[in-house]
Amino acid sequence: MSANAKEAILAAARSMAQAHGYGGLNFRDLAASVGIKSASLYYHFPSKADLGAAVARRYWEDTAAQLDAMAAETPDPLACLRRYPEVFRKALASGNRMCLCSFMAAEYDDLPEPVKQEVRTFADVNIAWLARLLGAAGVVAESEAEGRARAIYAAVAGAQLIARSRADLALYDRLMEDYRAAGLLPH
Amino acid sequence: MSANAKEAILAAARSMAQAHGYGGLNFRDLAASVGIKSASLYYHFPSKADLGAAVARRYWEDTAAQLDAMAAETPDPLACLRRYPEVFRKALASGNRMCLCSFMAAEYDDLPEPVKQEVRTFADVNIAWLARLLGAAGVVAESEAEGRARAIYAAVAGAQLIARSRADLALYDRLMEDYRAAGLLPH
DNA sequence: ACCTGAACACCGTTCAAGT
DNA sequence: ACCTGAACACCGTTCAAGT
Repeated sequence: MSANAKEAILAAARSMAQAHGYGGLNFRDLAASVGIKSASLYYHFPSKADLGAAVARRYWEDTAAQLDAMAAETPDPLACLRRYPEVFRKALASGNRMCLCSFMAAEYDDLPEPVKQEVRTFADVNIAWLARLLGAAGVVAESEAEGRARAIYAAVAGAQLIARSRADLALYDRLMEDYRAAGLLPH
Repeated sequence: MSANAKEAILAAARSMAQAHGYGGLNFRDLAASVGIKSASLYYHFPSKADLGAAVARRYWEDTAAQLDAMAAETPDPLACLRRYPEVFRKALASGNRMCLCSFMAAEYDDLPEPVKQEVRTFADVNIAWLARLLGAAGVVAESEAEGRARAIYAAVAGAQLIARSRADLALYDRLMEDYRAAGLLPH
């Protein structure tokens, strides 16, 4: 238990933060969900800022691994690009949660600096992956891959946000169709 | 002051909520910013939920008025559509704030029901306005106006969110360019 | 190493009272 | 009509101390 207590805290904190944000993440509920007292959390993480940074870092690491796995599983870059919305869809399908870093982007002003940094890295990871595949698929000119990658990332994050505010997973799917129809996402 | 105390509270609450969200809006700071004590706020608003709903309602009302003014000022529907990003740009330009209802969309799970309703109405107002102009401009087929309007609204909200997480107004402008290049926003 | 009780500060809220 | 100090119950955080 002691070995994976830290892991259990990270997993529970991630799930709570995806639903309530950094500000809404509370130590008493978090501690209860892993079976310890809130004061005990400070043994594993010196502060909420440290916990938040650790959660956000683990989040983009997991996402990067997930994206790489997808690329390995679907070698055709165009087919793989079409699967990108799956990543953001999963959070909505799991209790109307959202991307941790989208939530934190909203809370940006109130985030400790180390947390801000991890949030930025999450965006970098997504955009770099998209740009690489867009280039490989030849969907856009090499010089436009970065811009298109940025656009896709922002638009998908926005779609998740809007769908969450209706608690409507089908709306997310419709938005992805709308993006395809408009030419933003590849067919 | 007593005559417009309620208005002053609404304005201050809106500004604070655009920076910190509904959860981050606190009665003591809010009261201090309008020069009264937190207990006095309850004379004007029976609860935080009521204040939140009033702020969100006023917010979409103001946005609707702003969009209508823009349509009157720029009668050509295509030219007017091109100006839509201005609305979301303004919040970023004003202290890296964001759309109140985008922030509240993230906080959706923790919102009182009356506040949720106003958040939904904000999206409806934006999408209806966009769909009307898209139809008038003939940018897309009548049958696709609603879908395209949804897509533009979600994408612009997403762009604001991402730009906020970099405190980078130029990134917002670049994203609008990216959307235009991809065909989502009209040239 | 790992955890806890108790104290502290801050939250939304209420209320009796002041002008 | 409009505002206030004081108090309430609650909760995140800190600290000294327990095993």
